[in-house]
Amino acid sequence: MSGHRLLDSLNDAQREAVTAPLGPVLVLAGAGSGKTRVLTHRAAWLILEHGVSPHGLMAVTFTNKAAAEMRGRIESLLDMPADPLWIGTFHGLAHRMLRRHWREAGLPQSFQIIDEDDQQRLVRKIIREQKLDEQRWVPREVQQFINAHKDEGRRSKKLEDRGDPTRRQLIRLYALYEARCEQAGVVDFAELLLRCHETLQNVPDLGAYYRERFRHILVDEFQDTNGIQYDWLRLLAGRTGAAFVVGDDDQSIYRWRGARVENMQHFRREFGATVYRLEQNYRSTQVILAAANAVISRNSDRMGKELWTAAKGGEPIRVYAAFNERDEADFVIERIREHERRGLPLAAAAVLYRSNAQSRAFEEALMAARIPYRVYGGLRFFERAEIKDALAYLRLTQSRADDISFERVVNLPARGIGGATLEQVRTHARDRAVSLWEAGQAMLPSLPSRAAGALRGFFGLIDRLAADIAPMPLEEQVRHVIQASGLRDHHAKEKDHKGEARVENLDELVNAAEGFAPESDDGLTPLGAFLAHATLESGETQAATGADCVQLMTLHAAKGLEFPTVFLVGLEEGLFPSEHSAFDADRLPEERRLCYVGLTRAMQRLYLTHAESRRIYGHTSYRDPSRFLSELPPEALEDVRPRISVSRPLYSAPGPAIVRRGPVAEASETRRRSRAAAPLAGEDVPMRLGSRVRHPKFGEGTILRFEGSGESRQVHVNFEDAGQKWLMYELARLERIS
DNA sequence: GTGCGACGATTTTAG
DNA sequence: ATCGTCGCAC
Repeated sequence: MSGHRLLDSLNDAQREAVTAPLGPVLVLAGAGSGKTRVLTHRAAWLILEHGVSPHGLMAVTFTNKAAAEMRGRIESLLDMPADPLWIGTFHGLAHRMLRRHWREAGLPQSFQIIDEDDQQRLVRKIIREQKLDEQRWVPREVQQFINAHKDEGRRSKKLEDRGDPTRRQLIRLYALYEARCEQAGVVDFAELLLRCHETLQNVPDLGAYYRERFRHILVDEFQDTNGIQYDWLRLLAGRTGAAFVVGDDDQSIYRWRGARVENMQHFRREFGATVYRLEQNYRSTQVILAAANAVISRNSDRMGKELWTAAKGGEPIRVYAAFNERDEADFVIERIREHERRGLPLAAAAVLYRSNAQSRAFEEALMAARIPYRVYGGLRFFERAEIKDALAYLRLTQSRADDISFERVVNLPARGIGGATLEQVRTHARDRAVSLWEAGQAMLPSLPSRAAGALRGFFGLIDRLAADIAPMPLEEQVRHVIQASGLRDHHAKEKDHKGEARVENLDELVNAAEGFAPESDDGLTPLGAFLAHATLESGETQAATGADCVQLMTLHAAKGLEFPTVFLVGLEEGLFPSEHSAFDADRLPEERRLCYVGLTRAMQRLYLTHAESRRIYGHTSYRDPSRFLSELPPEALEDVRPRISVSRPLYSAPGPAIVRRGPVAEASETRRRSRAAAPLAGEDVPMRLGSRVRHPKFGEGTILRFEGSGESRQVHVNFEDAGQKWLMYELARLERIS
């Protein structure tokens, strides 16, 4: 394909972006506007038209799936393999550099990558060693502290406690954690980027080499970058380098994970980037886009962008007010049947929800209706415990200093190495700053003979495994270790069928090893490459199954996907927007973006549902329709199953009211509430979600949620001073003050 | 060293 | 409701 033929399939805006002069470019690409298309065409354009060598081009994505897809599409545009092109995730590319330059990076050659689960174990272990209270120093929170700082490029030694003892302790734990990783030769996800950045910065030749080599860098989903990713990019591209980044500030939904939307603005300013906008949408009907635009326009601080489509009209968006979550599921089932009758594949229908807990009702209903479905999310293959156990054995054969793997399998299957023995080994290791392996070896003579024997058995096992597998091909190595470690038998002996499933998973690991083709030039052994692959690509790409089934997933998981029919369910205050965000002005915009993401997944038909009552976490709660419903343009909506009985308009004020108005004579306007939504049918409640209230003991606060009914009705209040409390509504003597 | 019952938490999640 | 972790008893 010649350079110009390449442009034939692009619209004007896309073509302008693709052919933009060399230099920093920011493409603001709306949902469904051909973002990936622009990115891949830009890569091909650089190669074909500007004669850029694929060797000098790097493309960065967030997921392995996106990376694989991009490579495929670029290759098909070029009509040849693009092997020298570096395409990968931020983490994958940083990993690649660290493998090549482990010496400069100060890492052992056989450094291992730990996932977040391993990381948490390590943090917990350190907290315990420090004899700290795990209630006060929650491992998860400490872990988040560490990651948040790493994500912003801050080492523990750069942090100051500012006289805050809590902070001082956290910094101390961070430092201990760093030391532990160093000693064990392991690197966590954030460390891959941080370490790579530091290495490129501290070894000038290296930085210069890569800057010279990668004169062109393409970045996808730029709104999801965090601080260290941005810095890494800036270091590689140089401050005015030819970085071509694509993103959509309106689809930034990962702030809680460290993403900084501001990076888009920063990039524009700091790099002096030229901005291109892609606003023509090729996915959804005009009606759906009107709804999406209306919702997102409520956010401020947007970079500004409005989707449009050449197609006119479209089916109205159907809104259904369900009694409860079962009714909601039944409604969806009915519509899926209808969808089937139109001859559409089941896979063209998706149920999107805010939180995973909501999938259950749909799963049950779909199962009862014998409609095949698939739930996305949950544990991925390489994250399963039995798989991680097997990998730990494999890692130990490669690196005896890997304490995390040591701890994981030293007594699995049980071989008589108890907590007391291990505690001694840990203490010894800590005092001398050596690995558990080394400490254990040194202590053999001084341990009780039983314990010493058991431990010696473990050492012997690992050494034997290492020697045995050295000459084997990868899949034999994996097979042998699973077998000879006793892991396979251990699970085979379990009585319930869960054990069977675990054995199957272990066998599947052998298959995975068999089908594993390492990417060439990392200087790793096949096993080393496989282990890195297992952590870095936790197995979601292979998850695709052929069966035609309804798709169930969270809104987050749906980003980047599209479906002819979409059910956006659970549109209730406290659920979506989630109660954690509903009253937080800083977090609400992100919920709204999430809603925007959900709406823009739909191509032809969009259904929105909410339930008046819902059983969740074992108790029933009553919630008002989501404020997002009231932000939709009424003319785009159509109420399903309108009722004659009336209480109040559904889409009224921005604030959800629980006040039940007296029965109104008749529904004069288009939409009227079908049933009384209030949890307290027939009673007058002068309180609503968000109301300011005063309590004789707890002082002033805000109502977050109502639950239950009758005498057992409860109210959740966030008090200024006393914090959040659940109170019995009847007894609480709350006084409304706003 | 293993097994069971109490207890608590439970938005979203790629690498 | 449900799942994972923890402590204690065998």
